[in-house]
Amino acid sequence: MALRHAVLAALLAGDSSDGDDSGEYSGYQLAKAFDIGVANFWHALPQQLYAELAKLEKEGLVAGRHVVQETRPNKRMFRVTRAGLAEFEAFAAAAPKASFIRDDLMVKVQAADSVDTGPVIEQLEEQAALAEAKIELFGKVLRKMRGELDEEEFLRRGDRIGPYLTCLRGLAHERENRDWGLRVAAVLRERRTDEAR
Amino acid sequence: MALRHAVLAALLAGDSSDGDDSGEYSGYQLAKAFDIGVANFWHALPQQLYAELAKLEKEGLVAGRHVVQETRPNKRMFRVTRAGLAEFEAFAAAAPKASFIRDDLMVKVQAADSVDTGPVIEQLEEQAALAEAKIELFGKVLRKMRGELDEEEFLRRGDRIGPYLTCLRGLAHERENRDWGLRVAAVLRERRTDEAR
DNA sequence: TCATCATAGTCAAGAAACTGAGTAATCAGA
DNA sequence: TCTGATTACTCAGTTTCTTGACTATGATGA
Repeated sequence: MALRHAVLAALLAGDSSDGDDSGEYSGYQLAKAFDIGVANFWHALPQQLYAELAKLEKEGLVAGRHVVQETRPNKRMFRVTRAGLAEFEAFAAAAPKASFIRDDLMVKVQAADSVDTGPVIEQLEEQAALAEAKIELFGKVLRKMRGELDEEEFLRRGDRIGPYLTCLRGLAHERENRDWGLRVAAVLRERRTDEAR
Repeated sequence: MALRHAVLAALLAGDSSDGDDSGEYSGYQLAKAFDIGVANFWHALPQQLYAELAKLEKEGLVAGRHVVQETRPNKRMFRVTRAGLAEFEAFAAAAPKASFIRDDLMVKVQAADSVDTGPVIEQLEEQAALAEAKIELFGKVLRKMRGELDEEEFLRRGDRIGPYLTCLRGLAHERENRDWGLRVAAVLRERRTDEAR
């Protein structure tokens, strides 16, 4: 029972970029949100989200309302109930579980001394390129979130700083991803050419 | 089937700090290794490791040998077989799965605008302190791994650079952890005092 | 006009991971 | 001498996650 809190957090922090009432998402929108912002600290597939929303609704932690649409399939919009907020408060006050990571590329690098590093080098460089793209994306997202304020000002007086702060972390993480990837690729490359002599 | 590769990587990169033959670990030692080095990119509990070793042995990817001890309970030492290495090579050459993260604290920060930030601030500061301790630890581990060489030299000519490189990443990650944690704690603290006025 | 993308979901099987407990011996310190 | 830590591992039950479908409709672009 941990995904539930990520879902509640996503709903609570729900953006209002569409002009909709904030804090309300359909399952589909939630899946989108998980793809961009929430992915910085939680990974989940759409099917899981739909399932989790159903569970949360049954327990009264979120409330769904049907929205009939003409040009699009109908949908259900979910918001956090008072009980849901209470549940989240309790979670926020409790000791956090240790964060955890799973990273295929690092597994490969760990064994770099025992395997052919050729493909790994390529993957590292691809990863670095992807990270670079994300860095730019995050830059834009952050600029949009803070509007015309500069970062200091925004963090002091802006509203909705939660997603901003987690996005900052995502940005830092991607920078690290890129830098480490390039560094390791360079090191492994040099050792390959040395080896070949 | 993903833990298996982390286990193989750990065995392949197995340290020889005990003077033992390298690339050989007992389940218990493996669990230790997962606690320190491997934890930088893969999280797993001892029970999972024992189970995975059993599976890997049944499939012939690792081979175990009994070691009778007098002062301690007997144990089984595992090493990667040729088939295991082939399996790992295939994994290393295949496209990596997207890395994934789960972080309770970031979930809490995401919803910072909707909940009481008091406990979260404390947790952030605790986390920063823990990160600081890990930073120092990693510093020592790295120094030990590279011996009397400096980093450049070691990465060019040292053997067993795999664990070193992943440890570098762990170090960078912990620094980021610490810096972000302190920054966010400071921001949230200031907003609380402002709010109280 | 045809294909593909985006919206908006649902379902079920199987793999993987987590929880929590238990066993048993030795050693170090109060 | 008793406690707690360390070594070494096992088992069962449950939850969670992943995989790979499948259903619809409207919009977009070639």
